Parts: sequence; structure tokens; C-alpha cells
Amino acid sequence: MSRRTRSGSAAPGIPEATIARLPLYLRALYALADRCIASVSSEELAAAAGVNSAKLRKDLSHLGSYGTRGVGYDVDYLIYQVSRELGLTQDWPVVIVGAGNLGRALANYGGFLSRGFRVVALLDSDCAVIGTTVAGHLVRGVTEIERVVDEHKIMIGAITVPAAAAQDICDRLVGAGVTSILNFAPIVLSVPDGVDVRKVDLSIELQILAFHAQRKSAAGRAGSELTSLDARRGEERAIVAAGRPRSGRTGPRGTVAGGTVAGDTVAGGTVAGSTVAGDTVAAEAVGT
Amino acid sequence: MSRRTRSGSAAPGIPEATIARLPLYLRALYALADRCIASVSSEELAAAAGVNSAKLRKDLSHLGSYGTRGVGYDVDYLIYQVSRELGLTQDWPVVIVGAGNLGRALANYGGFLSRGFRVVALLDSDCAVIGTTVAGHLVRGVTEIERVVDEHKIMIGAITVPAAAAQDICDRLVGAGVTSILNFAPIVLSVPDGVDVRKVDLSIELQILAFHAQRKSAAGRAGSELTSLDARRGEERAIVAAGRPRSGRTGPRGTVAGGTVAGDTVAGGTVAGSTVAGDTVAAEAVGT
DNA sequence: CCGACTTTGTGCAAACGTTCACAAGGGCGT
DNA sequence: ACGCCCTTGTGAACGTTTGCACAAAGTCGG
Repeated sequence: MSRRTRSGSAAPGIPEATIARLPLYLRALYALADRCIASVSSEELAAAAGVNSAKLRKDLSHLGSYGTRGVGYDVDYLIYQVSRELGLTQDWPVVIVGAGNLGRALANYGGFLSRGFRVVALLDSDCAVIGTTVAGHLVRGVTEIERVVDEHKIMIGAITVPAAAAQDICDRLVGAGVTSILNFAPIVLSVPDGVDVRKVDLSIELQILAFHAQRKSAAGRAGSELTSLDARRGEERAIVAAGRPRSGRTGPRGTVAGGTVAGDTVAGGTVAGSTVAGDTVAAEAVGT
Repeated sequence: MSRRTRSGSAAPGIPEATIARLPLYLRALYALADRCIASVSSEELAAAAGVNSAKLRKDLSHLGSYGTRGVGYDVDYLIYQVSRELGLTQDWPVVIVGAGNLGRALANYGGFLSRGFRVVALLDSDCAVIGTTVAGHLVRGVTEIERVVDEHKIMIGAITVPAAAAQDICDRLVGAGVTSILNFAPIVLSVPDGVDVRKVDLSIELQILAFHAQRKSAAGRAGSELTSLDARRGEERAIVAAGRPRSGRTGPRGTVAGGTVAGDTVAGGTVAGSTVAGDTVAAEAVGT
């Protein structure tokens, strides 16, 4: 908790939400600079970054009073100021552990990674991959973590290994002196105080998307079979209030819908459609 | 804005922040189920998910009163409830456009993607890639977007193409009927109302990490050269107050530090270290 | 030099999210 | 059956974030 909110040192008053948006602004600014646009108003920049203009102005005001009233912001100057605030005016050597698809994707992200970041090592544990070249980087064994980190004074590491290996890799990175970790593995890493962990999970965003998509579906067509979904919800609640609590003690494991669900999913990730059917049966069996 | 906050239909009161954490809980729950743990307390589950236990309880309370006082939550049952709330009890066919490193990584994410999601098509514009098989999927041409979306009734699309092509692909996906888009390209997509866009940017997280790392560096060693960074900041502000505003009109483009910065970066992503030097010079030239 | 116009920077209030602390409610031993 | 103990669910306080609306401050035309 304290790990993410304020990482070690006390923040001098620059909100976390603002920090999270600065990269967005920076990207928009670079796009403007590429098109040789020298000056930009908060309205335009906000539109380019996809945020409210008042929010953008307030965010930028935290960095200082760059910008000219009646005119706007000087693109190049603002790029520099935002970069500096983010710490991108210095060189950040990065080690990527895991040369699978994700690791390779990250190593190839050059176009945007290279602004301040430099991949100095790409490691993997798979002997079949070690020795090959990916995105111009020779893949080396994970045994070299400590040496590489120490040699290049690396403070940032990216973990793109399978979930099962992630904590071990994390421990070794931290042990070697890495204090900032970008975790792509779908587990929660535990790290000592003073170490920053940020995570990127491809499936989480997809699941959030599914939630909203479901909403849209349910709202869109109101008279079709999808309405039975809402109806089922009502019954479901009823089960909880009536049938479920009793079964908690009766069986060592839930004999209601839940058991079926886990059986399906643990088995090997069956498409969840069948799960719904399983529950509908349970609902009828218990509810009526 | 309204696009992300509430996507089309009015939310019945379940906070966005909660939705964003549900996948996290779900993952922790699956991990518990794998270890054959039938019941879990909010404290334990919160620890596994890396959040505050009070937050977890409040989040879950939004779904309903699942859970037994004095005991905890039935793992299997909760898995089902959370899955259903997220819309994962139904099958979501997904199309991935862009079979580069990222697209491949996503297609191979099977272990976690498969819980509710199903990659039905992998498209690319590169003739060299079309026809090859990636993660068990035949790569087809982007020209087939419309056909594939229509044929499989696809509502969710992932964009893993380069930034330059992303908006075009997005437009075509939307035109074909896709209403939820997961965007990996580092640009802000513009979509009509009713279409959901979520973005994943590998470099943004890295930049946030850099910000905190910089903080840690500056705080850690107080007497070394890093202190000059803070000193430079002071001077920087001085320039803004004194020298900069005047140059705004004098030259068509900023002749101060900003120009140098952009020249460096636009040229081809030089490591930003040199930029700092450039600015220091400018600071001395103008400030003193 | 002045007055009109434009855009920044910010005080303020409302919305939102988090955390604490505790009452309500259930299991478990006796 | 009863009381102890444990954990959930939630009311209320707190902090953060957002967005409005406007004064301050600059440019531009005459």
C-alpha cells in the first residue's frame, strides 16, 4: 500500500493522478512536435491527450508556471519540463527478464521505450532461447541477473516470465539491487519496503471491457433471452439468502453452483458458457 | 470522458474503481481454488490480492451479501459471483488485429485469456505474416476484418498494430460492429459514442516507475551530484519567470532550452542525458 | 498607448474513493 | 440452548480528484 502510494520519499505535493497522466501529455506533445507545431493551447493538448482541459492545466500547474496566457504552451519547452519531472532526462538502464512473447514485445518497443530508457539486458531461463538475438539484444541466462544489474547499475527491471517463476525472479532482482519493478506476470509480487512495483496485466483490461460490454448488451436488447440474465440474478440472490448459508456447514465444500464452477475452470479453463448452464440448473433445483 | 466513466448505459451504482479490482480478486480466488482452499476470509483474500481488507469487503458488498460472518467467503461461490458480475460467464469472441510481438503475446496469453475469452481471429497487414500460424491461430489479412467480425458476432477487438495504423483499424472495427476495443497502440483513439476503449501502454507504466525511481535517487544520496538536480530546478524556474516569456514572441520557435530538446528527441530518440546538458548551458546563458 | 480578446492558472465545491471503527450476525464449544 | 468469539457488512470521517467558473495576465489591432 504505502509501496505504491508514496514510494519511499515524501512527495512534495504532486498528486499521483497527475503523475499518471504526464506520460500521456508527453506522448501528445511529441506527436505535435513531430508535426512541427511550436505552440499549443491547453484545449488542443487536452483533446490530443483525451482529457479535460481544466484537468490538464491543473496538472501542468503542478510542475510550474510554464505556458503563456493568451497564447498557450511552447511545445518543445513543455516536452522538456514534463520529461524532467518524470525523470526522463536521465538515462535509465533496464533489464528484461523473460524473452517470451511479452519480453520480446517489450524489447521491440524501442520507438517509445528509447526516450529515456535503454534495454541493456534480456534474460531467459530457457536454454533454447539463450544465445539467440532479439531486437538486437543477445539473450543471456537468468543466472546473470546479479552480474548484469550490478555491472550496469540497473534500477529498473521488467518481469515477463510465467507467473510461477515471477516471485523468484523478483526476489533475485531486488537482491541484486533493483528498486523498481514492472511486473507483467499475473501475480501479486511481495517486495520489501522501498521497492516499487507496478503491474501490467493484459487480461485485467480485457475483463473490465467485458463488464462494460455485458452492460451494453443487457441494456441494448431488452426483450430477448438476455433479460433472463437479470432474472437469474434475482433468483441467485434468493439462494444466498435462503439455501446457501445452510450448505456451508453441511458439506465440506459448497454443493451448490460454486462447486460446479470451480470444477470446470480448475480443470482447464473451459469456456464459461457451460458454467452458466450449471448454475441455472442449481438455481432451479434450490430456488423452486 | 463519458466514454470511460459510464459506457452507454447507466451504472446501477457499482463504482468503476471496484470493477477495476474485481479481476484482481478473481485471480487470487482462482489461485486459492487451485490449492483446494474452500473458504477464505477477507483479510486473507485481501492480502493475496494486494489490497486493504476493508476495501475488499466494500467492493464485494457491491455485488451482494455473499460471505458468511464469522467464517469468510466460499471460494468457489465467490469465483462464480465475481465472474458473473464481470460478464465472464458468457463467451466473448475476440479478434486481435496486429500479429506482431504484442499480438502474438496476447494470443499466447491463453492461460488467463481463456477464462471467458476466445481468440477467434488474428489479423495482420504484413503479407509475410499472413498465412503463418501463431498460437494455433492462422493469421489472416486485415481485409477480412468486416467478415470475421460479422461472422463470429465479435464485440471485442484488440489493436496491436503500430500507432500509425491504429486509428484506421479502429474505425474499421467499429464500422464492422465492434463496440469494445483494447488498444495497445500508443495513441488516443477517437471513437463514436457507445464504443468503449481501454488502453494498455507499456511505456506509461515504465515512465511512472522512472518518476518514483528518480524520487528515490534524489532522496537517498543527499550530498552527491544528484543534489545539483534540485539546484537546477530552482534555476529553471527562474528562467521561466525572467527570460522565457520574452522569447515567446521574439522568435517563431523557442530559442531557449526547449528548441535543443526537441531537436534531440525528434531526431531519433537520443538518450535524454544529453538534453540535460543542453539545458544547463541554456540556463547559464540566459539566467546569468 | 489603450482597449478588446484570448488563454492560463487557481479558488472552490461537488463527486469520488479510501480507511477506520464498530454493530450485526453467524458458527462453535460446552 | 447459551454465550463467546470471529468475521462480515457498513456508517461516517477523511483525503483525493475532478470540473466549474473566473480573475490575472498576456497578446494584438488600431
